[in-house]
Amino acid sequence: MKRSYPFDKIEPKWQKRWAKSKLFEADTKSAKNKYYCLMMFPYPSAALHVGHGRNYIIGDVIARYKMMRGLNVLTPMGWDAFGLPAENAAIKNGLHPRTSVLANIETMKKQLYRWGVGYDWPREVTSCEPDYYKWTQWLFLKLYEKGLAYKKKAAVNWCPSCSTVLANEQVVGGLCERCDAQVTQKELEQWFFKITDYAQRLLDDSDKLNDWPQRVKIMQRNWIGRSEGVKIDFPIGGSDKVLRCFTTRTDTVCGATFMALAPEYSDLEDLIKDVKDKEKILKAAQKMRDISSQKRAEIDVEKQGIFIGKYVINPMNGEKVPIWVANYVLMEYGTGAIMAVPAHDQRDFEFARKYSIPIRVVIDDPKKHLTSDQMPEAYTEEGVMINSGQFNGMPSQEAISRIADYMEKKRIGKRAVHYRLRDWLISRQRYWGAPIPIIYCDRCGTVPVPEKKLPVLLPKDVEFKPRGESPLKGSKAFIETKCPKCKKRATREADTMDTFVDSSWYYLRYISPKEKRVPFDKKIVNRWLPVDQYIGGVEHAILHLLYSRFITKVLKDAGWIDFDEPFARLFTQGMIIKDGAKMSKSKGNVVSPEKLISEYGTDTVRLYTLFIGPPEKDAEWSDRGVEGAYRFLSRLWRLAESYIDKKNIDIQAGAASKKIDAKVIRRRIHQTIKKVTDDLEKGFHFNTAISATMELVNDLYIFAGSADNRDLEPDKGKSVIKEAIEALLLLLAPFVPHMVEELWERMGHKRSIFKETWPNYDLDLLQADEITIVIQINGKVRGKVEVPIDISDEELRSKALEEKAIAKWISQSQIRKVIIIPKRLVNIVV
RNA sequence: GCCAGAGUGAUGGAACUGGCAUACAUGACGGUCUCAAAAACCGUUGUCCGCGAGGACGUGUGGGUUCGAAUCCCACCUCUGGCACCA
Repeated sequence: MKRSYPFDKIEPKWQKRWAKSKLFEADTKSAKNKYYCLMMFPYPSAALHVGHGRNYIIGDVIARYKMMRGLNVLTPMGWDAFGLPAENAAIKNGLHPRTSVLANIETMKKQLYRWGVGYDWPREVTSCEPDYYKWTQWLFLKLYEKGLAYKKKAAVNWCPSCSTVLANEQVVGGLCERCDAQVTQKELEQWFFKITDYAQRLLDDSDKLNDWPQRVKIMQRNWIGRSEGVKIDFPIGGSDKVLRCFTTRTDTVCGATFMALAPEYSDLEDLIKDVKDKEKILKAAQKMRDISSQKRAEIDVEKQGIFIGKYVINPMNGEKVPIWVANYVLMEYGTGAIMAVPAHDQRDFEFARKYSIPIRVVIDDPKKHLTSDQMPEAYTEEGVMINSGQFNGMPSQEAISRIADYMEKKRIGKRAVHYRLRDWLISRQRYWGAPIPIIYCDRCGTVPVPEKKLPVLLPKDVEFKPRGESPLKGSKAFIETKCPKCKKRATREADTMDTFVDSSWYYLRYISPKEKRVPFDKKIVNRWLPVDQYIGGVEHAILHLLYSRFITKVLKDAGWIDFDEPFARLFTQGMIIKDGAKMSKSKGNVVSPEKLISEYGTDTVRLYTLFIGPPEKDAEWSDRGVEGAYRFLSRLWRLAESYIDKKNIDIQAGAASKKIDAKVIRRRIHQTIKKVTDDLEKGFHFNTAISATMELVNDLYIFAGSADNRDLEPDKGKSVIKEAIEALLLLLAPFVPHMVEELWERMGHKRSIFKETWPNYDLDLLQADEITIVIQINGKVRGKVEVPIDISDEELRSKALEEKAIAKWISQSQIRKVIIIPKRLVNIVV
């Protein structure tokens, strides 16, 4: 393809200049007009493709735009460098993870530079370097001090392929988030962060995040999964023990015809110690556990259970209710025991039908009386209470709280709230992560590493291939240490931390990345945070964003920061799709930016990426579209060049079939400024902003070809051409910064266009003297009429009725009504 | 199953608060320039009927509200994402 403008010379020139002039280096001493623009820091796993580029380009557009609006912009960048992908890649290539990570960082940095995206590089942070992970370990110690980091033995998610445990959030549909292997359960002693203590606050504060996408907030709320209900104690017959259950459906309590325990129920053995069939029951429960752990992810697993020979008394009606073990009851939620109401819960219904347990209706369908033996399925809607003693006749919705009141009064039960959210499992049996700063001493027990002794360095010479055990156990020099308390021999914790711990606080480190004594400068952090604009992929809607919110709240409570939400505004961009699939190396549909950049230039690739569609939506990449972007930039270049050389627009333009004069151009300039500004202020509507500038360029081409293409009075400084070109350059500056800088300089300006202020529009110039009014008959467009802007409704009405095209429609019928919408249309109803 | 979001030309997409549906771009077709091609520039391009003027239809489907609906309401279909035996 023939090059029509020298982007290959221009782009490196300006990239060098921006670096030299430190355009993107913020001064954080003053937080006046601060604007913290943050992109989720990337994983340095491989070279970036155009899909990744979208994220950085969007961020760069915002940063440059805000700069031109006179804000003090901070845009740092760093690397989320610990973690499995780096380690797995390293194992495959036989390289140490650090070597491969640092090499990837170099490649990616070069790519970012070539894209012309600007960052405050002196603030760069790399999470796998000791000067960073020292503070990740510090963060662990703070949580430990507050009792928010604890160790417990529990059934945890185990990925056999990665040979490590996973957090609940990292198990997707029963599969490992990273490698798609089937996750199994394993009993292990592991470190957890007590995120459940913050469940309510995380939920409540999500309401305050007005500038977050609704769907991200909804996803977080669902994940936290709050439900309100009542804890009920059912006395166990023939003992002084009770069986505690949690239910949200207190209205159905009189319909409980059996109780169900999870197969893992901890007190099961104790409960049935005097039962004859004890062994048989325990065996059956064990069998259910084995099957359920693997099949739990599958839908419609056959209900299974066994009666344990014991009964409880329903405190509401004194009835004797049998206790069963059932495979569908979860140990992790509620108390691991439920009251089962087959008439009004589909799972209980299926179970009761299978084992011929009675079904009793306690909520009747107001539309059709229910009979338990004729029900095809459970009735889960609202209705009228029956078979419930004093509550009969009450709407079930009302009974929920009335029965709860009654239970609290009679001390049968107590209101309680449960969450789906589990504590955050942070131990990993892998090499490439920050070591957990804990020492085990035979005499002193679990001892945290003193802050002064941080960082606990990750040893370099370790066989890091996973074997199901922490690789650090293989390093004697690391494991064997002295107890900080008694100074006797002790051993170190060999697990490393989940990388989501690293990324849960990095936005704070950017503020003072070189700080040696503290993780961040409190004063400056409090002035610069929360982040004004956070940009990243929606795949982090739960994991990273929830963890970061949690850590922020912990640090606030510990007095380290003054704010309790880290990110004021969040933008989640869509993916770039190629051939119907997400770009990935394994699918072989990756579009590499390098080739496109050498062929068309960075500005073209940027412009196309932004023009492809609304940035929050997924978009299909098309190489053809790139050419369109290039064509537009070439048109703009020729336009500006002709003005610079000849002080006119002397370009190849067609015959004057359409006419535009200087006055109209003037109006279009100001309309374009308004449109682009509104698009950027209201949201990230880059695609429509760009199309507005395209329209202005098209108009200038028409103007050039018009018979009356005289400029205003250039000699008196009233050149409309100059005004148009300069407005276009300013408006396009955030999108195509290199070309625009070059033309701005050639137009005779001395300083960078990013030091200029964003253009303002003149309200008086926006409106034309004459406007087109649409004339409708019965809501269908039948004609148009040109009228002065300030025409009265009366005049407009008669003008519309006189219109030739309209006459034939109204001559035969009677006019019933004329609706006039000023400045828009006239609708004649006949 | 539950909770979100989306469905508009051949394609990506536009349409502010209900007021000219399809801006902008891509593709296609025709033309100018050229020995030729590329580039550039100009024109046409929702579907159907009609030589034409013009008309009918048209924003997933069916209904409704309204002078007027892509936009609001009801029902349904399809796709995408999240959650899923959560008591």
